[in-house]
Amino acid sequence: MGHRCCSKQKVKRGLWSPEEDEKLIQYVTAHGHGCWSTIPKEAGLQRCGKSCRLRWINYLKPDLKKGSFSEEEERIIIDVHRILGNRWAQIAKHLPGRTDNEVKNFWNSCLKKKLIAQGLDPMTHNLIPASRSSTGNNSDELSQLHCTSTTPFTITSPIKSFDKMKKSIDLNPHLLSLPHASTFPFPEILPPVSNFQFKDSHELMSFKDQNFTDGFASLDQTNISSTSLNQPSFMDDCMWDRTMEALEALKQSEVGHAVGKDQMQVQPTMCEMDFSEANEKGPVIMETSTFELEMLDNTLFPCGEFRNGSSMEQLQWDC
DNA sequence: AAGTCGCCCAACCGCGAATCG
DNA sequence: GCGATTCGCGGTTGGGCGACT
Repeated sequence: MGHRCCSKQKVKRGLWSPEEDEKLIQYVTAHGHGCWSTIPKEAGLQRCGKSCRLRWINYLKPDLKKGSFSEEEERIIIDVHRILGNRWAQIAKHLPGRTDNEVKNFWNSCLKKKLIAQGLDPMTHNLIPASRSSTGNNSDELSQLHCTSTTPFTITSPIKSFDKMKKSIDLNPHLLSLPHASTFPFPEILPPVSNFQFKDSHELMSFKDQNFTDGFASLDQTNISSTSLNQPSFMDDCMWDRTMEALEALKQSEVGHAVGKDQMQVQPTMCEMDFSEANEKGPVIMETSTFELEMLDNTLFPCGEFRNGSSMEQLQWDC
């Protein structure tokens, strides 16, 4: 079965010859790629436009970076994948000279296995329960990640209208192998954690522009777990345009006194935080098993690491 | 040396979105 | 507004190649 776009044509398939490459390079260099569907004919190629486009984008474009991925690139891929999931094209935009196909292949052939070897689910970046772990002998690594439980850290909103949705965020406590913010690919954006808001429709929560790093310096790692990311259009539904002081309340109440990287164990299986002071919308109930402050760091800001309020948009729309 | 296996990656496939007429 | 076409993306496939037996 050929491409629909070229099913009527007789087109060559398979690997490109150097001659074909040369033809395509010469044509695109001279004329640009106005309309891919006409390029094969005009360039004298027995290929479909789609194939030409792919060949150009993935292999012939002059600014492509060749060679293996650096550690920095590796970190960026993991970080952005944690936030965006399998949005290879968007991930690739954070790696100049790399293509989505290249990133995807690198992920599937290399990074995926690396994460699995670390006991992490490559899709969710969550810890794989020991029984499911492919290696089965990484208990040391796991303990280093102080992962005492894989129970998702969940926030459910008490807002009445929001109750109906009963949307919850599964938060990933197991991201400690992830790089510190200083190595994060978007150093300009760290968590705007002071203002976030539960919303009563599609939006899960939002953050508003306000730096929060002074008093909550450990809030430098974040995650969207698969559950949240896999919610239909979660990222699209996440709006970042309203304000609320809930996190400020959080800072000042339960954990605010223990900021930093201190390993504060919070044992209760349910902690209830009243955000009403901030927004008069009632308490936020957090069901959890055991979590740590650092995990909290990872989890409360599920749309990534952002320093200013527009950063979510920045990340998402930079992509 | 020959056969098998597993990995990597270029290319293909199919779908949804965007654009065009 | 609608169907056709084109584009762009993510998932999948399969050929090439090195490692291993």
